[in-house]
Amino acid sequence: MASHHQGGADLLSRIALNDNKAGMEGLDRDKINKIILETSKGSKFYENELKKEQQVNQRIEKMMEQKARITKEQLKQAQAEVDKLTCELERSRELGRVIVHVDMDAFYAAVEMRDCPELKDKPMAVGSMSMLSTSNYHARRFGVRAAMPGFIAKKLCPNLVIVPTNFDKYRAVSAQVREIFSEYDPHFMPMSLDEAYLDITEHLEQRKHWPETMRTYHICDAKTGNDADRSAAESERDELSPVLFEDSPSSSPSLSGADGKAEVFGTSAEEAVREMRFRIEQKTSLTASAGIAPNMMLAKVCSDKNKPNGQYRIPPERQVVMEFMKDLPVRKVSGVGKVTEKMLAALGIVNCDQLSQQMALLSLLFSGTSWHNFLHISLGLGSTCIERDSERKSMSTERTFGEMSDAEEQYSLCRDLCHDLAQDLQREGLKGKTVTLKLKNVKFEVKTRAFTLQYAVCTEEEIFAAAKDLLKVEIDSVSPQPLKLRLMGVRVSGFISAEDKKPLQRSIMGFLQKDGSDSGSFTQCAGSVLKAQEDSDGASFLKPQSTEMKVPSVSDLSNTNSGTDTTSYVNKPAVLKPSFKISTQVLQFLTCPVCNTEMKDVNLTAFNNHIDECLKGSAVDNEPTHLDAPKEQEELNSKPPASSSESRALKSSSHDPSCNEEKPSTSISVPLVETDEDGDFKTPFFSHRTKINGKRSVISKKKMPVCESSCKASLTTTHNLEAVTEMSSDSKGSSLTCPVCSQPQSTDDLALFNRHVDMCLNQEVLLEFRESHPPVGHSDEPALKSVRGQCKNKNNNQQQQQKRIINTLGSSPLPPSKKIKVLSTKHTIDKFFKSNAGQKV
DNA sequence: GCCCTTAATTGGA
DNA sequence: GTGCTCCAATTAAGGGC
Repeated sequence: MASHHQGGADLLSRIALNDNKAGMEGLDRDKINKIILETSKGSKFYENELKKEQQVNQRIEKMMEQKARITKEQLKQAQAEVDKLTCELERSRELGRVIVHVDMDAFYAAVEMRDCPELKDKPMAVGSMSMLSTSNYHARRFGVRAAMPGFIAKKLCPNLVIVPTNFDKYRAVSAQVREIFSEYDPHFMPMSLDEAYLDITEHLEQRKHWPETMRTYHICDAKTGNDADRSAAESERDELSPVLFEDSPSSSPSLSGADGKAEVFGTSAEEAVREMRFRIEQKTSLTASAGIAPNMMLAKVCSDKNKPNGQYRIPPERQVVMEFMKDLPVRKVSGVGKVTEKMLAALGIVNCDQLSQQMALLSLLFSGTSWHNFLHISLGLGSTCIERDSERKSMSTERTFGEMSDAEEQYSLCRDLCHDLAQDLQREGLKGKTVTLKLKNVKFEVKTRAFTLQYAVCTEEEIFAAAKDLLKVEIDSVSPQPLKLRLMGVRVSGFISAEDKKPLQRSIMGFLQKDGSDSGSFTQCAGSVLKAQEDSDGASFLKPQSTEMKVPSVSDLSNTNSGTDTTSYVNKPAVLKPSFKISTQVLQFLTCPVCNTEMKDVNLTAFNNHIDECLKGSAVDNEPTHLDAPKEQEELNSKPPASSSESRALKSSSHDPSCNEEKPSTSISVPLVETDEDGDFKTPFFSHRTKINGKRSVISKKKMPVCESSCKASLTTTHNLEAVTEMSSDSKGSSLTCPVCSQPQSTDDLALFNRHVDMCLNQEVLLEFRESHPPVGHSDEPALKSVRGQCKNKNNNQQQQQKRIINTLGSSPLPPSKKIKVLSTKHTIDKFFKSNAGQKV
């Protein structure tokens, strides 16, 4: 019944104008929707939206059926539960914090208008013909808003000026604004370039005692700003604000007075926030809106209330909070989107009062987490502690393009994406085990396909090895028809945590960095290795690396993934060995990477012997080796077209991040402190505050299964390699006998030989470990099998192998102790425009 | 059949 | 001519016991 209420328009709720935005009240919706509809109709996008809409309608139907089956008894019981929980929540209601949400008004558009006066009185938007990110208030009167494609906006407003994004500029302005934020709350939480939460409780406490002089701000503040910007901005400000925001109250009333040179702000929360907005306007010539409330949920709603260029406060009184919530449409609450809105509307719920009334029903129709969230909302509860985002859980890149049906082209694009993603991952020093491929066909249908590897990856080759297999399955599944794509994306997730990385890395890094210097020394080491090796015996074993290793072919990688040639990328003795060598020159004393004992004045042989002993004793506790190959996909491993792999190989050689002297330093030393490209998190230290209420449910992560954490005996046979390599060096080029398996190796390549020995050693250690540690489950079986297989398998590809070795070296992360937690922000629009800036679809 | 894990999808910002 | 990135929650499916 309710679902028919809106009649035909109901079918179009996804396409129709979303006027849930400041500056869009009282528009002629029907007229605007008609234009949007006419422009969209018949397109593939439209068809897909219709389909999705119908899916939602089906969900609603199901829900209504379920509702019809609910008995009075059930409802009564549900109500009891709701009441009980309500009581508990009420008891723990926290009103003591003063939370502020600040939001710049039409941010990107405002920046562009500030810098280009001709735009001031025109309807304009920032973005492109395919997508807009912001519009000014002028344009909003036409129904033009963010997240609307430019070509539709043009239909709504033919005179609309579309300005391309200037991301650097927004970032710079954002940095200026954040400087001000940090004065009110050093731990403020940026949500995007134009938005942040602050907890000003402490600030207000101090502010009470401040003399007036500390609360006085002058109107001409040329010192802090950019002088050039300033003069222009100053002269424009008086005109700018009225044009932008016709009837809005000014953040600084005395500003308009010609003689007002300074303004004194009070000590209340309102005054502090007004002061903050005043300073933002002085510094950037842009206005901001703010909400002040006892929690984040309310503050966010409040900042929208008097937008633009206004603020609103909910005082910390339960009664007032409840009063405020009563009439609030649920859609205004962050987290309630158009689907939830529609589902609730079907139950007759539009505002929060109704939400509250129907809570028992909701508890029977929605999941626990969902209705708990509804309950929090209806009670006006939210998080009272500003916490920076936690560690990121995934990283991805995706691209939209014109229809692409050629498989070769698709593989090539996939590789490009992997390349970009690898760079991003390495910039942050991340490695993940799950690779996900995302595809959107020309009908706008989205598919994701994931594959979890046995080891964490971060290089282009490793990611592509998995991604291309996923792609192949999809291509084959529609063959002989081609896949007609309009978007492809690659994501890496399942990052190995600091915990998991710890054991080995701490010891090795500790060993390499005994002098206490930071990661730079490791880089230096790596560089020195190359150099020293060339100097000492210009022949060898590193030399081929610098030339050939850069060009692994796709087929090599496909081997990698098929389980025929996969070994640990992580503990690469062949790499560590030379590093050790150099280290002894650089560092005065040595630390055993296994037991952490410091050893002074020992020669390498003695040191190696020590490690040998140590390793025998404590191999179990060390880092996983992931000897196991990724799941077999034999039949999937056919090669992508040669031409594509070749062309890409060339590209990859020219800027592979891991095979030159400079890049490793990027992945080691840059990542964790102040890298953020978006200008975020310049402040490396954040204090932790406990959440009191309104917190999100956190599902505690399970520890690694037994097989993961224990069966990867440390196959860090680094030390033994010393001997092996030396031997190899002596007999370079001739036929070699493996010191482990005693089999002659018909290769004249030292690196390859080293690799063989490496594997043999790994097998030895594993077998030894297995004998002394009866299996807990059978989970370590595959690993064992795989090692055995590897030892027999001799069709290794030396280029790839060497490449991996270097990759390993290049991407070794910092020891955990040196790490500053990486915290992520999600700049949704920001990221989009950054990556989209250079390309036209 | 339950518990756990992974994969895939969805909704939201 | 309708975007990019990330997260949390939900659902589906498969393996182990």
